[in-house]
Amino acid sequence: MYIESGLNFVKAMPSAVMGQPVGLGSLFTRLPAEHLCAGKILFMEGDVAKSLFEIVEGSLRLYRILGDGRRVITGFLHAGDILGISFNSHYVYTAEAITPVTIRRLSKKAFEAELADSADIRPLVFQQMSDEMVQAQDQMVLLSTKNAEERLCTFLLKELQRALKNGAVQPIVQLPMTRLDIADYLGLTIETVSRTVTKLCSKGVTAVSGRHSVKILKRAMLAHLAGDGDECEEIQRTVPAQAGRLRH
Amino acid sequence: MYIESGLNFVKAMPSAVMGQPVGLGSLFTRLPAEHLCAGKILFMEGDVAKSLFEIVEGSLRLYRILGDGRRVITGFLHAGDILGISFNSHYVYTAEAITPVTIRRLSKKAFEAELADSADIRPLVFQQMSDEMVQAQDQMVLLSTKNAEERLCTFLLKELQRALKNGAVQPIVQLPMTRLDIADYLGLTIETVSRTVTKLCSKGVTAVSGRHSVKILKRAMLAHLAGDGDECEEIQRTVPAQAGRLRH
DNA sequence: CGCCCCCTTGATGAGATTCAACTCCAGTGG
DNA sequence: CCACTGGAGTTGAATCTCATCAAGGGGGCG
Repeated sequence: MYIESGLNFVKAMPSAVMGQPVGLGSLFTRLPAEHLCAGKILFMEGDVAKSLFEIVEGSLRLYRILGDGRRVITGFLHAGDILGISFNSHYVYTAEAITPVTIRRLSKKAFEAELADSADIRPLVFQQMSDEMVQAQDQMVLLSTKNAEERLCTFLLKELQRALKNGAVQPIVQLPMTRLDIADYLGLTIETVSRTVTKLCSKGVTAVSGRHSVKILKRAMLAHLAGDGDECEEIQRTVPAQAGRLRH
Repeated sequence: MYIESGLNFVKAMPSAVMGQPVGLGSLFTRLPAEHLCAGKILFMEGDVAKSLFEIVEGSLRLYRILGDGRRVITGFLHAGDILGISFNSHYVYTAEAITPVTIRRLSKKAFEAELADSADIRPLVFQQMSDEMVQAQDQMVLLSTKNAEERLCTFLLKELQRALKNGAVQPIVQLPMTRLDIADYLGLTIETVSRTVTKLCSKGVTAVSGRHSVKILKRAMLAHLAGDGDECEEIQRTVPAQAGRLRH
């Protein structure tokens, strides 16, 4: 039941039906906006962590580069998300603009002062971090057990849920990132992503229009192919122990 | 550079050379010990999260069960680790004893009261959560890019570092969990784990004695096979952008 | 218009899973 | 004391999914 998409963030306005943000986004309201061009790096893995950011507009990818040059994308961020909450001295991943991006920047010092002073925001921060952890575990489940089709369907479904939550009426998903980004996020190759998209379209589950837009034609089918089943609950509560086995 | 092993915990005594715990473990010092037999479940995914736990003795596995019965182990916990810090109302994974386990239990209510009252422990909690997040991302990297040998070597190396940190003099790793546990943790099958262990032994990198003990004969070789390279840094700082591609 | 990058599609191969048989060991009970 | 049993682990052979290598399409932007 975790319908947020991407890692390392929560919505800035968890319950703001309209108007003022009521969540962590409130920390940023008075701050000036900054702009980044597509492809620009906001911060790099290893940099001293001096700031937190609210994404006002646009999308970013978060990734780590391995010694041999492989890249792992740990999440995508979109408008309303908050980025950089951490109590490590250095960033552990790189944040890079996918599209032109508008952000607001809050110094870590100011954030920590706020955290010490204002008891109100602490629960929000804890909640944010807990949510990120749940996201991370969902991604671990995806990476350790799901096949290519399940991975892509899970991804599309999550993006669809985000779109609908943000007020979309059409079941259309915008994918600002490239196929390579998706591949590096899902632990696949670009070719496999491409083939799997093609397969979903030929099954009538989805239809692409242009490179960065996918229409979901059969949502129930997509959810089924995503493989989460009921994700536990009833069945498991009656048969707790053994488990394990059963293919990967 | 993250030498802790397992997810969802930090050492209870990060800098306690001897004697009193100085970290989050201090929250538990006055609490009575409880015991669990091997195989007993401490709490289940979906249960209302009422408590936090300190592991005094023994080992646990944390896992989620998927709709189709597949199991994903998200981490192992050992003596000194702390478990259950979350701000979700329900546990998102199951915790089960691998060996006989001794724990101390702190009610979530008491914990949150402490958190509100005592400014001293808040940084420790934030740090714990940040560390867990780093662990989770390391695991994502492992699952999305590493092959069977790299996964197993990474796992053994981490366990070795934990053993040495805890005062072990011999380079011997105790593995209380079964091969199936390891497989479900590394996203492999039990057969692949078994074959890979055999291969490492025949290479002279390791030697097994019994089912639950592995001696590391060539640590440098093990680290090399773990595949983390230098895990970024120098090279990456000079060639930031493009990346991607380069096998999985 | 033409170039470049992104994406798609095809052919092939490697690594992991699957299925199956067998070994080893611990615990049980005769 | 030893045979029996069942769970855990190992090993082998066949299969399959996805990565890799290679070539070709197509859209956007100069």
